[in-house]
Amino acid sequence: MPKNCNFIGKLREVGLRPTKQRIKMCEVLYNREKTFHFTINDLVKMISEKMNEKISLATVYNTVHAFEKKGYLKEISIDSHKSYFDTNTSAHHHFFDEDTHELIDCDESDIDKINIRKNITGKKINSVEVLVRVAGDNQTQK
Amino acid sequence: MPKNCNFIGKLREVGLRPTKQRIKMCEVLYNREKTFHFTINDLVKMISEKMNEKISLATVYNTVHAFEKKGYLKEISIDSHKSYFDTNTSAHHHFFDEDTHELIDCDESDIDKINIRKNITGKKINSVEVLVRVAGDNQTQK
DNA sequence: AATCTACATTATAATAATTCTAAACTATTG
DNA sequence: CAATAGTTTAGAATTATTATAATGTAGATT
Repeated sequence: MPKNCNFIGKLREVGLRPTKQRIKMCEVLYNREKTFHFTINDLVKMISEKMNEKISLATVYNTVHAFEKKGYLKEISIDSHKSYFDTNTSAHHHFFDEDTHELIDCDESDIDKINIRKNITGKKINSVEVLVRVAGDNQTQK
Repeated sequence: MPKNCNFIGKLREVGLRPTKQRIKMCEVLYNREKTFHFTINDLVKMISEKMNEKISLATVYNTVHAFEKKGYLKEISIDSHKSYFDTNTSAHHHFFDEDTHELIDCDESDIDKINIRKNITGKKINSVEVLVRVAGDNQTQK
């Protein structure tokens, strides 16, 4: 996804019709300096705050999933209760702050390359992701 | 959790009352050679098949969470739709077969030790876990 | 530019997973 | 063996997500 605009073209390129809602969502997600993490709920709030028109919850789900399928978003599973999505679709690892429930990207340099010595026979490795759970020094768990 | 029996004592040790249901659940989960993974649904089925008495779904949830809190079970997040639990509570990594949705433990030797070079300030690392997603060579995603 | 068609959006209903509730039950303590 | 604090239970409630079916719209065709 580009740093700035021409979302219409980008959507068309991957075969998604550039509807008003999809363009709006692109603006909210990608017109910013840094990539970020969000839940569907976060996104609904962000859109309804930034925009003056309503957007249906179903549309947000549909569109997020459409974007995910096309590689514009990545889903991250940390918590069985929440689905997080990441606008950073490149392979990278995460810290998860168990106090604040905040998800933080690792820089490339934060974690050495993972060496997988063995694989499941007949299978191809699709991804290797590390999750580092952290918390304040006092209370350990949620 | 022990290889065999005295679940009553073990439950008492951590301050859980050894009720009929909890002892049954221990038997189903820990009277076996190898550790394994399950969802709440799997477990309900297993219990209702192995036992002749009914167990309430709520009890299974309560008991699984009680066991988790006491370190008898570990939750694994892979899929936002399903909660997996693991009777292997030691630190270890996983393969996840995206074709079959099967979760497979990594042996200690399968993955080199992960080296975390940087951490979030003021936080302690609670766990470092790797998830290796694999799939058949043909179709890549679900 | 009007029409057509396939795809999108929408509000709402349906489903699924999990948690809550409050009444009945039971393991432990005294 | 009575008291009580923790447990189980069925079912209701809640939450997240997906399905439905009617309406709307983008893009191609005239």
